[in-house]
Amino acid sequence: MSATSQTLRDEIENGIVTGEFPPGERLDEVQLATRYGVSRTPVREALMQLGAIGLVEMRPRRGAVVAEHGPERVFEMFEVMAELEAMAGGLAARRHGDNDKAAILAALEQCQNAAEKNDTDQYYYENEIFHRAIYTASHSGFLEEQCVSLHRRLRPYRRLQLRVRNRMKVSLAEHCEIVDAITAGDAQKARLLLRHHIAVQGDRFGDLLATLRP
Amino acid sequence: MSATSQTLRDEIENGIVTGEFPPGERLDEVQLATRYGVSRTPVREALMQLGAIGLVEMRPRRGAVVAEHGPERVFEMFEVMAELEAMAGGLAARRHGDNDKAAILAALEQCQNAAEKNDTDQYYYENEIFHRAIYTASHSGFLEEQCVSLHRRLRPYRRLQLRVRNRMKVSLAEHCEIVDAITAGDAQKARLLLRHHIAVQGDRFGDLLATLRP
DNA sequence: GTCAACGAATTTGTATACAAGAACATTGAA
DNA sequence: TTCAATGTTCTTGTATACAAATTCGTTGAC
Repeated sequence: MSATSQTLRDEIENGIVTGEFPPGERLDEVQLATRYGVSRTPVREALMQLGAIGLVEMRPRRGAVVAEHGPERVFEMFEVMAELEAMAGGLAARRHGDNDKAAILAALEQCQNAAEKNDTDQYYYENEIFHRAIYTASHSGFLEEQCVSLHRRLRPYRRLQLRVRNRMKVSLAEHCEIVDAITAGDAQKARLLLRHHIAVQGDRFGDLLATLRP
Repeated sequence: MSATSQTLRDEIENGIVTGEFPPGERLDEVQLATRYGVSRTPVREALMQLGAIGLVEMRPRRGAVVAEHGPERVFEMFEVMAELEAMAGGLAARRHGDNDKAAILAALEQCQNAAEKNDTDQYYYENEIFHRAIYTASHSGFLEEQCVSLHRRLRPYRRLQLRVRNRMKVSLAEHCEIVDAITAGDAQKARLLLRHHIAVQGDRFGDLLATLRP
């Protein structure tokens, strides 16, 4: 694995999570190779890695396609994400230090700024930083890795989520409550709030389905 | 990815989780290639995949080594595993059908048989089947995948766990309680029991440390 | 007109060749 | 004796070549 292979992996992964390569799209080896100006070998190695983490589906002798999950599967992924986030929040409530608290509060403030400007893209970006700050505050490196990884994997399915009416305001209000619970050291409350914050339920299930049926 | 590459990936992964390739061991490409009678290309592809899921560490230009985690990291992995198992158990309590229940009871019985024969290896094997039955009963395909994957990853660190005094009997007793909670539909209780069943705590933390310091 | 079968062309999987960087040993000086 | 420098060797990373399989198009029969 050299810089090329690693870079390629990131490039393709980025293309997937940003929607440039939508779910179901075929990833042609020679096409990618010419596009990035390399041979097929590093492209294949990059695809193998993405296949191992579930971002692309490798069909033997039939090429790679961007992983395409059905609604139930995506729902299940959000379920697990909610649980991992809840765990991170609970640990953060008990373990966070001054630096962690400062990072979380700063991220919350940036979320507030974006919400006031009604800038959905900016909020989306700051939201990610906010959640990562909580992962870090959990002081569990492995949990942080798992959360970041799953978060990335869910990005293609969450991109449109925030565009639904009032979602940004509701999300921000929930963020405030979560921060209160964490800084107060209330692990149980932080868990419940985060699980609810992430979980796909009620109306949002319909929203999710809508994003999956283009 | 052909049969060779896929097989190779499984072979090496198996070698890692069975301890044939212990943590920290260098995985030489040509050595593996000659051993399995193939060229370096499929070996590299297999290693890439194992690197992507964290079983081996890929150091650029310096080869691959079996991932070697420090005690804290392993502890964190068990923490996450406990949470995922708890989640699976909770879902299983609410969602299990007749087939699921039968599979869990059958697995429990096999655990009992192994325990009566004092057969640690057999118990280790049946224990895995028991836990997988719970994953399946959660009726969340994604959660099941995550649990199986993390379970495999922890195998090298759990192999010796069951050998400590009385661990098998305690484990079996916990299994019985867990089954009671699941079949009774008591999700909350199943969660608590499973979290405790998996979590590394008290004396077992010392046991874990012991297995990590050879 | 539809479907099946056969053949060409594209594409994947593996091996090999080559280039570049890292590990290692040998030699020399302090 | 120890340490540093340099050259050799070994290993990794990438490209290319070739083999095998799948896909697609064409042709033919019903």
